[in-house]
Amino acid sequence: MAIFSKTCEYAIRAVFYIAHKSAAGTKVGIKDIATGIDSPELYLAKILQDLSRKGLISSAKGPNGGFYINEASLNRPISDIVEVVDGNNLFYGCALGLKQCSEINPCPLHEQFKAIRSQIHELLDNTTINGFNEELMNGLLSLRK
Amino acid sequence: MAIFSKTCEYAIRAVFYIAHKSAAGTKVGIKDIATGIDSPELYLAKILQDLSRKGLISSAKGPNGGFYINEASLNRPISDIVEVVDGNNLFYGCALGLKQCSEINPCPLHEQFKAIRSQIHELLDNTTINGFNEELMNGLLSLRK
DNA sequence: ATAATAAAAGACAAAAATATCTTTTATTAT
DNA sequence: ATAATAAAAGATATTTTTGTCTTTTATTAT
Ligand code: FES
Ligand code: FES
Repeated sequence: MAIFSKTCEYAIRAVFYIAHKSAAGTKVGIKDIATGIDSPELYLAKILQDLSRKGLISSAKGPNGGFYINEASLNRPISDIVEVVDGNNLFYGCALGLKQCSEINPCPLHEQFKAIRSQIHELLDNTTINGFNEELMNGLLSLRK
Repeated sequence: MAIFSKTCEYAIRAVFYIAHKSAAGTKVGIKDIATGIDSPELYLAKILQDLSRKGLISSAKGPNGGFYINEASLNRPISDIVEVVDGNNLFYGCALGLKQCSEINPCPLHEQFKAIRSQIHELLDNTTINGFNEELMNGLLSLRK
């Protein structure tokens, strides 16, 4: 098991990819993104449609069209992406799958896990969509392979 | 998305359940366990068969049979369960699904995520199967609902 | 020996996640 | 207006995960 669903992994990688292109002022097509993050093109298209409907990214049809992210959204945290795609179970759910994580009816892992869980939340809250543009342009960070 | 697969959640809860019964010296039947942890009985049976084959738990057929855990296994960490059921991706895999998590080809979340990942590993390594027997017997901890 | 018990094993089913294919709609350039 | 482009939408397919049903095997008590 990974920490995110495959869908969410693609979503985050794609958003990072679009972000560093958007920062440079260019829209980017689905084909380019799919290649750039090494994902199945048509599946990714579905994911981006969803993110677009939810307002996380923007898109334009027709020639010179493509996906982009506006200034405001560039500064949003990637926890927003995770929440939209995978829901908030990772942030608030019980590690052992109890219907409700609570202090009054805790599972054995509760005390320890809630600390970790909140660190994950914090990490994703403090990581912005455009936080890695330079490193991505320099090729210091990877979104594929 | 949860941090463990449903299968793994059931597995850990079941093993905790068996453990605190085993500590009291009694074997426990699949029906009892399924009720005790609120899981689908026949699915859980499959999971326990697997854990049994892998040597994490023991079982006896026939009247007075059931599942139990021997002294040695009672002291094993639950990371062993996770590894058997969900593999080690949670401990070593890339957060964004890159084929290989590495320092030379890191994804944007690498630096921050590896710290969290190792804390998860540590938590599961330091949590033993029999570590909650008393609290479970006292009803201070829950494995269901 | 026989019947009862309980897990093991094998086959099957349903649901969810992942992936692909086809048609439609909007936009742009000619 | 027309043709080309590119995303949106809808339908379908595949794979994986989760869950169930049936038969078999081992053990125990009578
Ligand atoms: S009850 Fe399980 S993590 Fe809180
Ligand atoms: S490369 Fe992504 S977590 Fe290490």
